[in-house]
Amino acid sequence: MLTGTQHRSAIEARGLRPIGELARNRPQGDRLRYMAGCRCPACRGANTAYERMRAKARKAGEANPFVPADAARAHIQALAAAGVGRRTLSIATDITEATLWAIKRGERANLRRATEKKILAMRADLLADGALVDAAPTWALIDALLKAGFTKKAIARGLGQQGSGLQLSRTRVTVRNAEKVRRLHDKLMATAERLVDATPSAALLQELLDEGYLPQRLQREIDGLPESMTLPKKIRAGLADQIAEAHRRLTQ
DNA sequence: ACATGCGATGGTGGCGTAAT
DNA sequence: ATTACGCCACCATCGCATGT
Repeated sequence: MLTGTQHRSAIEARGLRPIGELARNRPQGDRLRYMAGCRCPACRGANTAYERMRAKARKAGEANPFVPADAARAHIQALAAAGVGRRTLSIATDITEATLWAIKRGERANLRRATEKKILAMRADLLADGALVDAAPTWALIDALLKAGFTKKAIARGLGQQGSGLQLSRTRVTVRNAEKVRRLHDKLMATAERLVDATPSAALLQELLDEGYLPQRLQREIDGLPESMTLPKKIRAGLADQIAEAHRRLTQ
């Protein structure tokens, strides 16, 4: 164990203000003054009271010891990969950015148990609205919408964008916009307006014709069926559903 | 203009534990 | 039980770059 003098010089070597200087502004009976070397009854009592309080807390299982930072670091890195940055984490956990940064970089070998608990409790779905995430999943959803027959203009309108084109970066998008696209995708793909492959519907239609059902009869059963009885490569989902329903009804 | 991520610096004092 | 102290987590604040 270092002597008091060695302790002081070690602190000064780290560029910190000497304990004596810090204690100078403290009133008599402050633990900091005790730490600076004052052994008057008041300061000695302050230190004893503090130690008693800590011992009691430790006995009650409220100790907050240092634990290895490995788990916290891995969790921060996983969150970062998911787009949760240090600032968002800092706000959500009440841990300063600098601390989170040091843990992530491996500059902290250990951290307090309470701090680790806060970090591990964080989930990737707590992303800030403005955080930037990989745009690939968002564009995959947009491509699916385009494939289903929805125009870029219609998609832009659905997202609340006024311009003629679709204003979204190909590389990174905000969490807010990614979520908007996801909701729009789910909404539009659930509508009867989306286009689907007509092959299964054409097969069902042919089966009905082979059974002897006349085109006029089928047109009465199915709204929007072409008079020619030939379907384009893609048809509205609503029409496909009607064909499937009519087939089920007429063949059971 | 605003929000966010990244990176850095200087400073404070809470904590566990060895010694008594 | 009390005294004493070394360790280092944690804080405050800044600047810069980038995307929306």
